[in-house]
Amino acid sequence: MRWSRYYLFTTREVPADAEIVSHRLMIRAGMIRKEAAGIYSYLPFGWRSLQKLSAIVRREMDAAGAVELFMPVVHDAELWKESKRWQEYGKELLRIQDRHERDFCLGPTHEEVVTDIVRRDVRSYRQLPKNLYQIQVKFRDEIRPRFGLMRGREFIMKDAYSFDADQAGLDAAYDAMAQAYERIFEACQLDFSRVEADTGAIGGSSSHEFMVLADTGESEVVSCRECGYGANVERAETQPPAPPEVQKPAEMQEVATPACHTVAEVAELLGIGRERVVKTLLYDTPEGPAAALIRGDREVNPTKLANALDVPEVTLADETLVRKLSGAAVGFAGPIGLPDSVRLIADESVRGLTNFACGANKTDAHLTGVNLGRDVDLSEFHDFLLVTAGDACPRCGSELSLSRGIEVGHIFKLGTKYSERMGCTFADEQGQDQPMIMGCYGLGIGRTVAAAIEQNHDDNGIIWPLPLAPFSVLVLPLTNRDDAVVAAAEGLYEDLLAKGVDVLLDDRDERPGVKFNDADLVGIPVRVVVGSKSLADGKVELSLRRDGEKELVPVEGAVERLIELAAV
RNA sequence: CGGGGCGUAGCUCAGCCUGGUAGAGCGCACGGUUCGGGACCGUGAGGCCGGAGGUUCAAGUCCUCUCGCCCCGACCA
Repeated sequence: MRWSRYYLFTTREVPADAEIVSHRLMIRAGMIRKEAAGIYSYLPFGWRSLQKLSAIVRREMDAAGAVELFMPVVHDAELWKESKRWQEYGKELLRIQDRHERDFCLGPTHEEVVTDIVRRDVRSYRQLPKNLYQIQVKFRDEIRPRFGLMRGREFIMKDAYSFDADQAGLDAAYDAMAQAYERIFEACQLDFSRVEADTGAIGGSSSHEFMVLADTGESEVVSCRECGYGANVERAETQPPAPPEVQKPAEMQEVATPACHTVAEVAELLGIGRERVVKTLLYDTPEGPAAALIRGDREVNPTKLANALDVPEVTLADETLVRKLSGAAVGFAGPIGLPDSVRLIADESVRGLTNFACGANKTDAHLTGVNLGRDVDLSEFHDFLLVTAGDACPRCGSELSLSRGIEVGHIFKLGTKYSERMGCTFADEQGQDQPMIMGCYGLGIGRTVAAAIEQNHDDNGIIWPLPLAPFSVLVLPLTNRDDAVVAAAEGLYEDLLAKGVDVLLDDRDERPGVKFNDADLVGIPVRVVVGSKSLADGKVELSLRRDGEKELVPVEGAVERLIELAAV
């Protein structure tokens, strides 16, 4: 491609709203253009990169036995009513009507459509398993789109759906997808990690996320260097912290703790460690109020708490509700004397505590010398501890560390949630109808490209991993006024094209400085500079964007050397 | 949805407080000088000051409404 005829316009300045480096660089390198909040055009240079990734994804999906199809963007509401998600999905589902005022929505994900397809075709266990995938536009009306392609409303995703006759089949399909994902992200040369994840609204029994590690990531990841355990912090477990020394039961007493609203203040006033205070957090849930008890030096993980309570979500009670339930100001709630309507649940960290302090459900008062069993009867213990760095790995006990990641893939074992609701069944060996067992496997195409830039850039611009680079080689003649330079550059360009190399020739009539800066910005991995001086010696200058080290080679052998450098 | 901010040239922004002829830099066009890391000089084109209403002799500027965008928070396959 000749730059002069291509559609690639770089900019020096960026809109002030571009916050993170991948967003800035994608705009400056002419890859994307914002059309509305969270909605982008993919300009030719950016689209090439998405196409490179898509090709890798297709290759690995096909190799893993998935079959490509293409489903609609606009979905009939009837399907979504069948799966009950017309009501459940909430405002992220963009609903529209046609001229006859029939309800439709823009597909945020395709379980409904794919299940509808499969239930019409597949009748027998003999026809299973099946795995269908597409690379398609999704629309989710996110509350707050941000960071360019990281969190858009309209975005491109690869989504695959597996259908199996039994759990073993699902397990195999899931493993095959997980391995395909590993190969895809390895092929993209990304530093990533596969972690356990919460299943969230999608439901199902098991789920993993693929995280590209980057400080700008929106997700927090817990990992163990020793045994390889990894999990989204929402899901992460740890071994319960060791309880403090067991003491002889003391008498329970009410003590005045004026204006002590936090555990730290209470602990200091009482002259005890925070681990001897029990924090009582009141939550509102769709099933009624709940009181969550946790050791004073630790924090609650709301996702784990919701799972432990078996409710879709929990919301920390506001001041009014706290007063109503505990009869006291915020900061003085305790497990003793709460109304019966409040469900009591304790984190494992509370087990084994002796002579602890807790709120007295009375403003400016706490109880001390409280003991389980004698003073308060707790029957429900669960793990809803928020893991922090340094906690013990649940598998091997080593120290866990915390890092940030960009969620580029998410795979789920769905089970029969959709097949049951939508009647997607098959006849088993006994001729009995059974719901198919499903899995779904998402991979953000645009987000992965953005993540690659987050991980591969410097102050001057993008440093493309070769497999995702829009072009592999940039031919950069320093001037258009020296016929020898032009001829040599044209020659290299034509030869590389003939060899099937993705090559861009910067034939613009620009000064060298402009060309060099643009070359760094757009980040093409292999560069060959053709200048009058070196050409007088019959040489051209090769370099890699990644390290910038220059190598002078004779013009004659340059093409072979370039092909070598551009080999993925 | 709560809190905060911003809409002026293609882009980045000043001008608004204190109403009185629409500005700068970059980019673009033309001419000249330059030419291995975003050159310089000159000339020029380019604006419904997001939209609607109001106050006023007069509104980019003040008031009301509205639309859009961004940030923080809650939320999230």
